[in-house]
Amino acid sequence: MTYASKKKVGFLEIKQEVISRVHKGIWPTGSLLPTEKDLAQEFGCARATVNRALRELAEQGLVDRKRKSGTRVRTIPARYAKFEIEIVRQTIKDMGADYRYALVHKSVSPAPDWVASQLAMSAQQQVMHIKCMHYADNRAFQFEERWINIATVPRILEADLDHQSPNEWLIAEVPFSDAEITLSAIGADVTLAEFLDTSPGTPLFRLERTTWLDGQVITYVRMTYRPNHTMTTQY
Amino acid sequence: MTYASKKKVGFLEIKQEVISRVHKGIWPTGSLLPTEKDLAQEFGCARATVNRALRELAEQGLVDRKRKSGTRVRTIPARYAKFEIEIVRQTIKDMGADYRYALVHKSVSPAPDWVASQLAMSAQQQVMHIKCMHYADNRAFQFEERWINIATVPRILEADLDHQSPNEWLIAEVPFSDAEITLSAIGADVTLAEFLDTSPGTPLFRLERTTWLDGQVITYVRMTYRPNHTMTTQY
DNA sequence: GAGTGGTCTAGACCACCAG
DNA sequence: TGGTGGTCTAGACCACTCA
Repeated sequence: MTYASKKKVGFLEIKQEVISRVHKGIWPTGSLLPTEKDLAQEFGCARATVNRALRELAEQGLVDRKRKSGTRVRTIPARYAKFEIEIVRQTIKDMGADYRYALVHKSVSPAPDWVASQLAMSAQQQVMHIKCMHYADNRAFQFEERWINIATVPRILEADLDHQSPNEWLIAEVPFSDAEITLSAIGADVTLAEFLDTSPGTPLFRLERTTWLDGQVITYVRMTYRPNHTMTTQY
Repeated sequence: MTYASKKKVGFLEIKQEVISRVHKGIWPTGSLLPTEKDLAQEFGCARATVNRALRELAEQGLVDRKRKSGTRVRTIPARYAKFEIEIVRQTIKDMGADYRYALVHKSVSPAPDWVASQLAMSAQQQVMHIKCMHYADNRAFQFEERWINIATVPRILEADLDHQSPNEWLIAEVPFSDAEITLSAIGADVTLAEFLDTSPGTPLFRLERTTWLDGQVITYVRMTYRPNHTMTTQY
């Protein structure tokens, strides 16, 4: 049964068919696809329908599109892994465990040089420095150390961080436009070992994040997880 | 100047305006947005234009959309970090370093139980087991250990893996539909320490990936990076 | 200059689901 | 069962870029 004889052809069908033809080698990697107009004719649908299908395939990394040049099968399909940035409370609740938060340290002082550099602020501006713990069923889950640029978030000074984690306060109160995340493996130092109930040198998973609003850094945070923590995603 | 008086309002402008209103609290979290029809009237554009803007904001996690219920601002905006899955050769070249690949071990044998379980295949089916190294400027960069389900990729038996990394061969020859990635921090064992030119116990960043084609596992791979490796992304 | 994708329109019908 | 978003259409004009 040809496409032209079908009642209705949707963009999802077109996506599937394109993927299928690429997989089968009908449209080899690097080759040029027919124009939207031609495909619309073949599939018996409007060009907008083909456009949506191809646009989504381009976002997804299977093809490259350029005006005038046309649509080409990418030599190496771009592949992305999308990790959801969860609130640690949610992560723990999703595990079916009880969540507990504890503020360990809070101070306001001029930024040390390396923090000033990390926050892209001039040295000696005021920053709030926070250390806190997140527990799952009363066992250490994550140690969080954070610096907040007070100039950009002055209201943080009035936040009740004894009972609410800084992350949750910030999410509720401060929108952000950009963020950078870095993942790494580090060895526990004495402090981390103590908080995370392990021994110094133990390999730990760490997530660092810097967030900006309109070019201004809001906060830099380091979250270090208990031993054997993993991050998983499907794509 | 009101929107209705503008010459043309595009979906990007609408996206920006919606984001802005949510940030400003005009549409608080949890609140219901006007219907597409109403917004189209306010912005002086077609409903399809509003639809595209809201659809993309929903994908991006700012709002939830349901038929009949309407469009709602998410209480906690979903945030995702998108990491590009690179070919290690590309990663190294992007660093401006020379890339070198070396095959360390290759064998074909019945799958050990844990591998069979990982590959979701019946025990004792044949698998190819590969160990290889990737170097940047002749210094150890990544140790790769991989198991390939021969039943799903029989042609791997004829691949020249002495000169081409299994990943590059697979990418070129075998499409895949799904993948699962796990990130973790591990301590170097004696073998890893030797290959990655470090000492046992050193914290190392590890990426594991299983890929499927139509429900059949193709391969499971563990890539362990040299000390101090990081993965970074912006969003 | 001309061909391609990018976007928009005005209208239509459909699918889902809360009341 | 009515209101909402989901999708499609047929056409149009625009923007980019290759030759």
